[in-house]
Amino acid sequence: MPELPEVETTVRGLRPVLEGHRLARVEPRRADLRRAIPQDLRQRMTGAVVTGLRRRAKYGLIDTDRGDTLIFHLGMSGRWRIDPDGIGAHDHLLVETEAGRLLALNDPRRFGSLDLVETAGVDEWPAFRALGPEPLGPDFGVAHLARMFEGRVAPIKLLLLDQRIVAGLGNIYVCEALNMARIDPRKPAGRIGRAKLALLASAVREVLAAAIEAGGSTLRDYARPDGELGYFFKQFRVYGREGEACSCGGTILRQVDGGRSTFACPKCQR
DNA sequence: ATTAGGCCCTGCGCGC
DNA sequence: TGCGCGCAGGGCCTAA
Repeated sequence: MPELPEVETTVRGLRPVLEGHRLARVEPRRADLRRAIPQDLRQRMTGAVVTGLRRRAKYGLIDTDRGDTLIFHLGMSGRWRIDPDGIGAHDHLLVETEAGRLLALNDPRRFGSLDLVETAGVDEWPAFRALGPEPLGPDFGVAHLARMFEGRVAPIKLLLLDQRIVAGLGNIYVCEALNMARIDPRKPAGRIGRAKLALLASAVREVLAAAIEAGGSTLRDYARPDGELGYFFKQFRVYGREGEACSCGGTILRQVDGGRSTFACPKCQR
């Protein structure tokens, strides 16, 4: 379930296991995920000390004292298993610390990725250079949205999913934020007034912060080898709730936009 | 320059 | 019980 809050939760869960620890074993179990896994990953990571973990958009970053940064993306189905009870078919990377903790990057669909780049140049990494601002950072707000949406006729939902405009939103939280701000997902982005955009910017920050909070509260579950990630889904307003009642009393509809499900309330989202 | 659509891959839940 | 179908949190590529 990896959108921004899930990756943030993952990074926070990995931090106590990895930060400050030397890696005794780094072992890819296959040659590729979405794309090839760097062939020198094992050699460059084994013996290194992890100096820190961070997140950028939906990517997790693991910095080492050798000046390298391991960048992981969880795709649709990726997650890290902590001290797993055995190695499974979809555990594609094993990481073991000198302290004896074992991590397994598990990703059945293999839409995720692993890359190793020099820490000093990480901001210039091609996938990062094109990213828009962090939605929880200082550069995101109504002014940014207004600037990016000006003159655009594409549905606002599709633009919010564009990582070049805002980095880290996915299908769930876009649906949630649009419902909170009472905006029709199909409305042309450039025709949405500034007051609505202000509501939207606030909704984006609010829903992400709440989801991180919920994920943080379930780190114990996350850390179990068979654990699932986060339980914010219990708080979804519209996502996955087709036919149920919106908080306004309307009935939530599911429609398909750009090949992906959109959940929205036709009564209050206009 | 945008945007629509297809594709990558596996697993799960549903209806028959 | 078994099988086929649709669907899934993402991102990248092509073609119009």
